[in-house]
Amino acid sequence: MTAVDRSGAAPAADTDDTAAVQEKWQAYWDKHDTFRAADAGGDDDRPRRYVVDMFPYPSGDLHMGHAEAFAIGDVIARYRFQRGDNVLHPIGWDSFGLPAENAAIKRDAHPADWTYANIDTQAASFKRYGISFDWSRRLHTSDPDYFRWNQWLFLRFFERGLAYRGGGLVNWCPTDQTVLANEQVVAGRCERCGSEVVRRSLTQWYYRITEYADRLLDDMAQLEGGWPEEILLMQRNWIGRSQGADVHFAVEGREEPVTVFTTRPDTLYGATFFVVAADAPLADELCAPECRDAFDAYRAQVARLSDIERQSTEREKTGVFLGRYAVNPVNGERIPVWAADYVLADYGHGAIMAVPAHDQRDLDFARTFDLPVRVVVDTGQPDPAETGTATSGDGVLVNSGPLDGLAKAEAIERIIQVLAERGTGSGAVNYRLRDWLLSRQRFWGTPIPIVHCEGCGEVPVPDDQLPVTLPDLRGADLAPKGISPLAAATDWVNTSCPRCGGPALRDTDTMDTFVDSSWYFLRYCSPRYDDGPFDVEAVRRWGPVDQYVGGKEHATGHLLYSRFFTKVLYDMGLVDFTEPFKRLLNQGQVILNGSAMSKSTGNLVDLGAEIDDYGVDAVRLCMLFAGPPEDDIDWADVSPAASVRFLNRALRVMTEAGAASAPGTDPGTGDLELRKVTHRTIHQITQLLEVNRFNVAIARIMELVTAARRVIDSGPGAADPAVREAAETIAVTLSLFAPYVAEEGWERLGHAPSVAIGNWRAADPALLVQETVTAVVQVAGKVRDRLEVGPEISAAELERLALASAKVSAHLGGVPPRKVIVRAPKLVNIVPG
RNA sequence: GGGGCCGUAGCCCAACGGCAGGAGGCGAACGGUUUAGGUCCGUUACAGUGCGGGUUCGAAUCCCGCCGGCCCUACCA
Repeated sequence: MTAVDRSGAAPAADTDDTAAVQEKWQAYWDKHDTFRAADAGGDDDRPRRYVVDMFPYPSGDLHMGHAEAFAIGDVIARYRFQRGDNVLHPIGWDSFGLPAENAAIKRDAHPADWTYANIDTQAASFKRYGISFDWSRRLHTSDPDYFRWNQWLFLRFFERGLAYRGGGLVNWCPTDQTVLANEQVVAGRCERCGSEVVRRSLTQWYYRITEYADRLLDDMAQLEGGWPEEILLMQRNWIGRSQGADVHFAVEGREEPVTVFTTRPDTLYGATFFVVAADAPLADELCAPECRDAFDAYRAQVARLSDIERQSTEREKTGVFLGRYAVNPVNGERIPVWAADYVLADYGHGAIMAVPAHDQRDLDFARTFDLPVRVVVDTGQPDPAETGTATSGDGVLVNSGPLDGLAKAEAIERIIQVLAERGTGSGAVNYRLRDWLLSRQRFWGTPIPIVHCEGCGEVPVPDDQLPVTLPDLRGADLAPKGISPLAAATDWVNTSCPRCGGPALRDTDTMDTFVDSSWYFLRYCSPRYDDGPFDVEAVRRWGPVDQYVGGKEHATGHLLYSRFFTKVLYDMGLVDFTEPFKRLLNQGQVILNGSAMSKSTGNLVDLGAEIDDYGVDAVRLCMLFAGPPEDDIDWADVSPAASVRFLNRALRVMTEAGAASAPGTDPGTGDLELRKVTHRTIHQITQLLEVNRFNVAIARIMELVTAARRVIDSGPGAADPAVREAAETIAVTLSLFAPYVAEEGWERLGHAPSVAIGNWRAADPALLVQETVTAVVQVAGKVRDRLEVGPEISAAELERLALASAKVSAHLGGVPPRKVIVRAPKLVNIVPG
């Protein structure tokens, strides 16, 4: 074969060739199971590497967002494959969920039809997209083999008291006709459909994640450095640990005292009234008969408010006096009890002591209803009663009996002591985090494996009767009716009690699909295992996940739940680590013209069409080259066409080198400058990949291609051994980003496939050293001269050379330097006298 | 209201205390190749790092304030 005629069509320039190359290598990878993880222990001493992309929801075909996220995960996995590691890079589908149900209603079909059809579509697209998955481990959470273990885990949680059924106010989405977890409510709206969420009092299943709040906080120390600081911060805020005290207030006419939580027990002497959440049962109970009408009217008014209205901070404070008095435990003072909606029923104890001088919300309320304001911490700022601005800083305690004269921190400590001695309070911690509301009144999910028996109560379904599968409901059967569609499946619901054998009813709710995704990364380690959710030994081998890749929208949902599950499993002795993901990378979004892509506004780029036009490699490459993986990519700013041109250039270098020399040629006699570029490129790319700087790594490959081109055209020519060395390096490094072109080039270089595994090379240190270094000579921080010096030059010698420079003396103007800073061999800075 | 991130050529981005004749790319102009266009090869132009202070021998880089944009959170006592 002779050198390719560059005036003609380049080998992969037209889309037919690109498509043919893609099909060829896709078939090769498929046939040879190139990316299958080796699961044996024993003699395989390669480092194990576990790379997981957040698994997709099967809502139609893959889109641009998937393309970016999975391209990033693929680079990380392929880099490890190239280094010769034993890599586990699995794929699965998060295949339970509401959209399937809605589609089934619309089409009068079963949710599984839509779901599995979409999974097939996405799987085919992933293969076309060239992602290095181990396909043998594929899983779907809607398979009974999978959700069976959701149920098994639920029962273990139940046994440990970590799953419970409880009443309370819950978020209800009127459109989806189901309850939502706190994490699924965004600004008072259903995260999925955007409807305004309303509050309902219902009995629901919960996972007791709050019991793990402290460990979820403390174990973040393990994640520092591996996770984005931003995500850790969001989780910290979400958990929202507050240190303070519980204080018991006697309430006249009530036997039991009412406890309040406060972070400012030091201000106890400044409490001038008492507030109970209007929607809490306590308010109803405490309401005096003469206030009943006013209270009922107020409560009805609050109930009418949507969460959005209620949460508006602009709103005037509202409330109503309950006709009762609470007694301050430290000074016996009677303070009026009010009901108001600015106190939340489900935080703390649903009641507060109001200290208007030192809490803005209490002050706003006091001013609205003309309640007294008493300063108990002198901060040196003006009187809140006058200014309307509460003071919350440090200061000296006043009007506070034994606390007078203490500083804030001392007073907090002291008062907790006093309360404890008298039995009227204690130090306490509260969390913003709520328990995880688990049950959903929908069909396409994991049935909760509990049977309700009149005699025995909540009875777990025995392990050997799992899985509890779904009845065959379809179409209109699934229409939302406020109770789970399962409740209408009489044959399914009616069962016998596992304990007493009497007639009983199945629980008709299904689990939040976040349960499914809280442990799937463990299932991948032994996806067909049927003696438990996973083979403990397999997880010991692979876990925890070395690198997790996914969007930051899961910061306080999925990622928190997965951490919680991992800790529970650790406590059960099933895993030997307490954090599931060592490193986390949050890729940015793919946007268009500055805003999110969306079907409804037509602001959309179709992934399939882009691939048809430019090829998989070019689409992948231009996304990875656009910027750091964490940044958003505006499709208006990227150029897949430019990637096509670059890939053609790269392939041409590989083709020409392949035609001019044979594999195994000793590079030692080749063009030295090109060899240095090659080895410097290897060195730099290796470092860049360790820190996920893919865009810069690609730029380095571009430089190498340009350098090789120069040697071919205007240097020793394509047969030079250094050209082969460069071309092979291009194939190996490019294989992470543009796997099809890399395989094709590798083959044209005369190598047997595949280029993808174990071909990473170390840079030759001898070729990295520079014979001379340019030392910069600054005068007063400005560059005035450059010196070519040896890399080993001593500081003293470099200083001597710098001071001898004519340009330097010109700038010094005869005045002796005051100071000389030498950073051999790169820099000298001379400070004039 | 609270918390966080980010502002470098027309555009995307590098450098993250030590050379901004910017690493790379897009776009632009010009030249070569071509019947022509595209491709391909080559050359050129364009910023001094949002603004104002400070620390330092030296600041795009660290600190403070402001302006602009984005994100999270939102009456959590």
